[in-house]
Amino acid sequence: MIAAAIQRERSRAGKSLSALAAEAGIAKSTLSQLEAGNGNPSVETLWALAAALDVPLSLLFETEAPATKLVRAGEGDVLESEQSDFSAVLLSRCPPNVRRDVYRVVMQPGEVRRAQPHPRGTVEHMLVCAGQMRVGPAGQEEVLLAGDYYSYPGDHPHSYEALQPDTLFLMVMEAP
Amino acid sequence: MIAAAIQRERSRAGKSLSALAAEAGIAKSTLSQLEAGNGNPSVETLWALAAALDVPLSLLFETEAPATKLVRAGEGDVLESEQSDFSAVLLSRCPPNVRRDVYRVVMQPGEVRRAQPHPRGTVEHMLVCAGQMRVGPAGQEEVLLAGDYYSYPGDHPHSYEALQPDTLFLMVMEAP
DNA sequence: TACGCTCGTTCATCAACCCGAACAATAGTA
DNA sequence: TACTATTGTTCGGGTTGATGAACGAGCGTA
Repeated sequence: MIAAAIQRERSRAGKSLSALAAEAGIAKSTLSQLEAGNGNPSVETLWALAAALDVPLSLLFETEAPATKLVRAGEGDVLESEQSDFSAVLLSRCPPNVRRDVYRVVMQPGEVRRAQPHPRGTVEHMLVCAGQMRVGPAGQEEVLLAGDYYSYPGDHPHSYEALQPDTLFLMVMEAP
Repeated sequence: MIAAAIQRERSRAGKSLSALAAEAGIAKSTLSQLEAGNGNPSVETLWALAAALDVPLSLLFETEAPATKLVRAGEGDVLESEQSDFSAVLLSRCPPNVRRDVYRVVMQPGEVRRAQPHPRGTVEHMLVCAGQMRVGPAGQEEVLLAGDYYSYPGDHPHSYEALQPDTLFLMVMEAP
């Protein structure tokens, strides 16, 4: 569990095992064994790693089942409205001080598109307009039909895959 | 630093060193040395401690000089007012989803009243109306005169002591 | 006073973490 | 091909954390 956390943070930082070990001032053999899951590191070692990775120490303990949110078509809290023929569902409140870029994407079935992790704190919002797709962070992919909404952290490895021709979806990339 | 955190949490839990070591399944000698600041514990040891203390592991890394706030009579930001003979000082903004119980207390000099720690997240607000008192978390007691305001975490050991007869104060107990 | 219990500390012994060096694998370059 | 520079792995050995027993101190009771 802690092994996975170290690997995760190291790969996100884009550093090699040797480089990280050097920066942290620990032997690369130590780091190798830690990432292999063998061993029970001391606090000092973890401190050095966290410092070199520039992350809070507590992050190395998080199992981090990343926070995803799935709202199926027709689900979700409907916002009240004065007008009768108007219906809105709040999918995600916008946190302050974030930038949200919107993309309109058409995708064809075929190969699975794997995305490199984006910078820390990035969140992706997917809203399928037409077709069908499979998307999500590694191990938490979901099959979305038209109208479904799915948001997940973009700073983890994730993948897109269209399951029907001309699958159309909206992607909102949220950056801190 | 980590030594202080362990001691802090242990005293909060009201457990003895021996008892905690037994519950955590570690030797009490180990715990003794850790609290003495000697040594560099392994993750496994800390995990056992955190589990026995029933706190998240990350809490054992926080320096946590508990957040206290002292506003002397006449100090503090005065809120603007339309009316001339009106003055208000914002002592503490109310966080959302908390309950604030208000107590009016009269106290006589004499013995020091030591309070058992309240549940985690509790905050106490003291506002002296008349008299003089000494109050605060252990090691951070302050002498308050009439009009002084002092807030501090209530989930740590703390004490009250009146320094003048008929000391009157307002206490707001804030619970999450 | 003597006994029993719990408190927290100190001391040798064992296990383990951490280290450094040597190792195979891969990639880029002359 | 050979040389060089990376990658991450595996292997002894020294340092250190974790252990359990023994210790003195404090408290309540017979």
